[in-house]
Amino acid sequence: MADVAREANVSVTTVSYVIGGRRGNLDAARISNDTRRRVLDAIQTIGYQVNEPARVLRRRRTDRVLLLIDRLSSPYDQHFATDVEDVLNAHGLSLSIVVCPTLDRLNAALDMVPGGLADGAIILTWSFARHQDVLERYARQQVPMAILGAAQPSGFDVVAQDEAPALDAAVDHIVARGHRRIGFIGHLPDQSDPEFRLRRVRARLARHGLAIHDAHIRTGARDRNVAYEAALDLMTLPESPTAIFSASDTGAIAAIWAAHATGRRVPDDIAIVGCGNVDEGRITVPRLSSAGPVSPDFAPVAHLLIERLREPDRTEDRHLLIPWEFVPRESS
Amino acid sequence: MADVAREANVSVTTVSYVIGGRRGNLDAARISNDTRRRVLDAIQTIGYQVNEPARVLRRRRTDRVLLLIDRLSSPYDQHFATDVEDVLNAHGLSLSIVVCPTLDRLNAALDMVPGGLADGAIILTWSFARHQDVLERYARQQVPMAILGAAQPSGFDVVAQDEAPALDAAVDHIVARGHRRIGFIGHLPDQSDPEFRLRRVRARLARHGLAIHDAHIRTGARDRNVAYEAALDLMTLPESPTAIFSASDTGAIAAIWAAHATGRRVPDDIAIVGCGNVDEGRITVPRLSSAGPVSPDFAPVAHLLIERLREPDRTEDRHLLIPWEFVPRESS
DNA sequence: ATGAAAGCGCTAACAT
DNA sequence: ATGTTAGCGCTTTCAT
Repeated sequence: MADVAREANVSVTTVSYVIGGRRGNLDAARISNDTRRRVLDAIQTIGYQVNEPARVLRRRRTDRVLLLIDRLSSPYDQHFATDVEDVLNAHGLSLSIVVCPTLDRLNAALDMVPGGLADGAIILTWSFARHQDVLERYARQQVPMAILGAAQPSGFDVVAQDEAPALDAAVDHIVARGHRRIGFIGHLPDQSDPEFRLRRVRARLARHGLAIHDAHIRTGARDRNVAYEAALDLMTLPESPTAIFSASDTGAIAAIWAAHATGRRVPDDIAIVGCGNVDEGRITVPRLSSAGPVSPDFAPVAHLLIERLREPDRTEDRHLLIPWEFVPRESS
Repeated sequence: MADVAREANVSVTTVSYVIGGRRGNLDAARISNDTRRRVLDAIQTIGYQVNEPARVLRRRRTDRVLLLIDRLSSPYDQHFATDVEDVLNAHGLSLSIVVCPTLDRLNAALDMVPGGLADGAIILTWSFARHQDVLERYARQQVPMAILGAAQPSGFDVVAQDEAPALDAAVDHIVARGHRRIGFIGHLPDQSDPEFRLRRVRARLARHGLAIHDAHIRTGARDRNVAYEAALDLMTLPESPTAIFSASDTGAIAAIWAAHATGRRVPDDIAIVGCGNVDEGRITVPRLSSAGPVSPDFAPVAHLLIERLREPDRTEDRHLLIPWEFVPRESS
């Protein structure tokens, strides 16, 4: 900066105001157009680059938000990252994604937020929903966080999905189709919360006087190949289910492949229903019935965090509900 | 830090050495075990957190590496991120992922590397291969970078994939199966390099006296739904191809769905071959023939960057070649 | 409309 | 084995 100042024949203060342009017009106005030009030119010729850490150290603000995600695998990752980033960018913030496959990694990342790694964090909690206590510890340390998932720890702004009605509708639909033996492919044991979807499906089935046999429950819905094996397994059981409910569309599509592989017709021999309403479900044969968000728009999560960054003293949490619907197609 | 020092009755230097533990045993040894304990305790009771930006400002090193990726969508993303992160972590480095859907965003991210955002960058260049000039500009600015992709700009360590032999084998295989009209689903025009795969496939076909009809070329191989439409399109052409080659497994699998949807048998009515050798290709019906990496291990890219960070003055570039193979399965 | 200077929290050279 | 101190590059208050 000193070099630029020398080159442009101004003080470092002036350079700072030109490159920073903080506080809107208040301070921008103090620089004459001529001076600004000279500084900008000097920056060009010198090839000056702002030193971020120094700026952050002084400003005590990073203008950066962390997206903490357990793994990159869901068809939503792309949606989510771009939706959130677009909103953040529009507010002068940038996004860094950190993959945290374990609770340790999540802790490590979160630890550094008050230390100036970022101003706040957005967390996709599928795997961490069981660890609300950990998350709440950070909330108490004033780490601004928004969260998307089943968990609703306090101290957070939470975007939850209103899954229940759609799950119920899916169950009703399957039962109405005459199915009595239902299989379930859920998330891995370390993932997701107390398996909300499984609980809900079971509860709804109970209202029809039905139950899911323990032997008909498998895991790994988020991994195509794992879910495929699980589905094969279920289908070749002696008293095999006539319908499979997967906690993820990815797993459901794998199950369709498994049906094809074993010569079973969908939905006649085996009905299949997924969760998520991903686009891919519209190109399978048959097309996938799925309970999922009405539209995959995750921008609200970013808005929640931005609001929280703007009002650091607010104590009450904001909650948002993304509506779900059940979309019956030909796989059930 | 001053608070910790006061609490522990030591100087800030001592605190610094305890939390930093720099230069291995050289400096770690200077702290007695008793002192270390006291400091650690003080840190606990105070709830002290290192201020990253201050540390980075002073150390002139972030111990962080950026992974720049055009979009999260490939089945490799997960592999890539975890492979790279594991290696980096083992060397005391951490990884931040920044999604750069446009060249502008890539520029913005890269601009901040010399400014202290990160020590170096790893770039997945599928979309940016056409912009070698931009990348080389940063290389000249001493941004340590490793790159995975078709492009081989100078100033970089490059991990390239040895695609050619596998692509050739795939073409030979299709031709041997008697196919003469070949369709191609490539990447979007803004993506990938001068379409290396298309060029190579065409060249190899030429050796068999065959050519790809311009009308049989589509794009969007990385997006399942787009590729699905493209495949449908190709299949319903008057003189439709009897084999479809997709530049991505994702697109090839979408093409299999399209075949199912229109009642075509694979491979009898239409043969389908993809690129990437992703796991998902082993659960489709029929299973997908694919040209791709022998094993999806991306750790070498991280090693390359780490070496470069360790030898900042090295000028010559290192090159690594990930071997590819063609795996014929039942889709062709 | 512009400049001088203090200091953000930390590290590391140097001193003891 | 431990302490003193000079900055790292920037922003911002206060002065002019």
